[in-house]
Amino acid sequence: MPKPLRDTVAITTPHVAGDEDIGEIRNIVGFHIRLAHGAVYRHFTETFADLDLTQKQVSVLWLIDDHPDIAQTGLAQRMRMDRATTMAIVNRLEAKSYLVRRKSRSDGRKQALNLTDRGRKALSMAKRAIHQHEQWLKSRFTEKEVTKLIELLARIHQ
Amino acid sequence: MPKPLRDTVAITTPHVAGDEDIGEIRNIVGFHIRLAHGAVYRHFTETFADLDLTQKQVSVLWLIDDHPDIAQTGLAQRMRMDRATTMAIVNRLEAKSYLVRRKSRSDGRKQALNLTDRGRKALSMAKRAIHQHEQWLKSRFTEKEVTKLIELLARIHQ
DNA sequence: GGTCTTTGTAAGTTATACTAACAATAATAT
DNA sequence: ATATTATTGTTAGTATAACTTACAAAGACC
Repeated sequence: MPKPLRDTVAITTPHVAGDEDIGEIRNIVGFHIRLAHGAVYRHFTETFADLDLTQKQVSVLWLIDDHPDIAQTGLAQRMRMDRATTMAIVNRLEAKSYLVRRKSRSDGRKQALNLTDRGRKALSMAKRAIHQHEQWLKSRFTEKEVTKLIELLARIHQ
Repeated sequence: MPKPLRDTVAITTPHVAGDEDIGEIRNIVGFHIRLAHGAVYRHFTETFADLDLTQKQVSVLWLIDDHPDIAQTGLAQRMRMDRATTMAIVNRLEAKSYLVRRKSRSDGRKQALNLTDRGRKALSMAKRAIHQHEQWLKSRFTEKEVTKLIELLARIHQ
């Protein structure tokens, strides 16, 4: 996983006056989504430096906690990932003993995923860090704007 | 670069009823940004399958076109990337003969970046594809909502 | 029973984002 | 003016993640 950025980000990508001048590209919605995603990703990584978990990994832990016995394809659907990518992430979390795979009894092809105690503990710490991260993110918006932003973004990913 | 997704996405990550049930995680802004970014990235890749260019690569071509003689650090600042990542992208575009590096005369440490004719041609085709991609993205919003969305996203990446 | 589909898996490719270390050049301090 | 520090590009190495293709096992369907 990526190591914390901290000072490095500040050094290599300072936000100096004039940065706003990015020409006509500034009217492209996709460009702003990519930049915003990058900023959120970087701050997330900083916040999670000690926990050694990525955004994806936390989301997966969270979803498994919300949906015990979920299969990998279920995860893939909810995360909009393909099976191979899901495998890679589940493998990493299994290697850390945060979850277990058990053959589903209702469908022998499926693996039922569940958190271990370690996984639940990690998720609970992660949720606290997420809250901190969300505060950083939400601090620049009013309550109403947050609701609006979520509504607009949801329309993109359906 | 990633290959086109097309049918694969539809097969492995169908949007079936019930997907909306993602538990309490749905109130996390960061989660929606990541999903929206993923959706945009996938559609972008489909649209650009024939052009063999990624989002980042197009953005870099675009910025160099808007800012002739820009240095790699200048690119890094505007794209919020570090120097090493910028190198990798510039290397790829140079290998395709889309740009040239020339030692800056004002500062011997810097490389002045400029598009070649091939690069300008590729960018011009890319812009047409971007327009198509943006239409897909904007089709779910009113003009006012697009403006609002850009404004909100810009507040995140500053 | 035989065929098709779904699910998990493995192996390989590519893009991206870091880190750390180094050399060349520029800027600054003494 | 010289010595020190900072900036810029560079290379090499690591990790995440998104794909591809191919295959085996299990289920669904005829």
